[in-house]
Amino acid sequence: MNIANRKIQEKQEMSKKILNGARKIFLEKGYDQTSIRNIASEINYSPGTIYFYFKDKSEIFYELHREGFRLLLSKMEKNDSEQDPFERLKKNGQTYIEFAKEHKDYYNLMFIVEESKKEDRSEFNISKDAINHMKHTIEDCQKNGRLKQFDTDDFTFMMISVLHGICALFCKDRTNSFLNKTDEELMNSGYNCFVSLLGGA
Amino acid sequence: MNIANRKIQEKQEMSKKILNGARKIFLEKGYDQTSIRNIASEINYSPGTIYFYFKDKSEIFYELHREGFRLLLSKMEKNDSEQDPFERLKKNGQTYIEFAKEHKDYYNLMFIVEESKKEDRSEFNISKDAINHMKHTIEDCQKNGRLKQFDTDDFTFMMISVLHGICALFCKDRTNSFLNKTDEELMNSGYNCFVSLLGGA
DNA sequence: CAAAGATATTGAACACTGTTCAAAAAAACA
DNA sequence: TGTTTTTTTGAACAGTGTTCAATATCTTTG
Repeated sequence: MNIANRKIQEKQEMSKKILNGARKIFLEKGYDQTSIRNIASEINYSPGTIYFYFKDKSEIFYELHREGFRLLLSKMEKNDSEQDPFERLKKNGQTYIEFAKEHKDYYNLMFIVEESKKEDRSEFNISKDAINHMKHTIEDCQKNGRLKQFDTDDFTFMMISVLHGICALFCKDRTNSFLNKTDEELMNSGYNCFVSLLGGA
Repeated sequence: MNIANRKIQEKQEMSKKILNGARKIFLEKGYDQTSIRNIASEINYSPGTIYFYFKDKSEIFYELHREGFRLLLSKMEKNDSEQDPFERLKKNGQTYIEFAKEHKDYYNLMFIVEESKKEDRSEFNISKDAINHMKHTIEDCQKNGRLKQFDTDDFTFMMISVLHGICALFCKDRTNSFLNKTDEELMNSGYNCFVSLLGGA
């Protein structure tokens, strides 16, 4: 059935069209300020049409949420070529921070929703992929004789906390108390501070 | 003018009444799910009355936001009696994490809004008070010969990032990837992990 | 005490929101 | 061609924050 195939494709294209319109508004205005009517008029369709392709507003949002994590993961995977696991770990941290700087809007979308609300959405394990990528790098470090005094999960959680903390404070503009430096400098030197703590470990 | 004084007091009491109703709903349901009409009916007044005491919804929210930071700061100040600055720093971190565990709802309220939106609201420097309290403890450590290799601001930012990262991941239920431990354990052992990194510094 | 003034409270109204759904339009099939 | 399926529409519903004329309640004045 050729027509059936085309129909499937058309449906995917329409979904993409909606997602493109939604991405523009979500990233520009954030979750609350994005309305179905805004998205619909952005792509010149009526509001009702959106609901033919997506269950509700949050389903559109979750798609973009996944997109953000995929983008982050793909950036981190570019560091896989680095042979030394400890160097790779450091680079992964840097990449994480660079992602948040480049995609502040995505980052805010990625962390405004509680994970609990997604238990039913298996797709949401995408965030776990990023965490596991980090965890494996840390395991490699430990195989290589570094960070051996730490429990892998504990250290992974702590490392991700540092990175998320740095990025979350930046993305929510909570850096006002540190006026001597630009956000850029603060994030970098803050992370370097952490890295130098790892120096001997 | 006795009556004028009473009027002022009555106005304050009404404000508190509104805040009490608002607190209940905000902490229970979060920002979005809290409506002016909900707050009004909680205290048996009409919606319009709220606007006689508060400019808008966000002004009520900001008051509760401040409340959260005051509560956090007061908890940290209880550690001031600790003489050894490094011990004090460690305790402050623990206190921060305990606050988030005890007041998950407050913590979520305290960090959902971008700081930039509050430039006009001088009251919002309350969050800076908590940061400065941390910074002073770190300065004391440095006077005492510890952490001397670090720039004070950099280290403060990094330390707060760790704490905020741990708490933010917990409060948004992003701990699913670490199933071996309860949230409680994960936060504690994650923080201990960081503290042991500080061991030699 | 009664009238005038200030202060506080109300609830209807406005423009918006997410979502549903009968009706209309378009496309596919026979 | 007509019939059936798929897609699109926009009105409708119940909710939102906010405003504001009208009302009610207090306070001061004559």
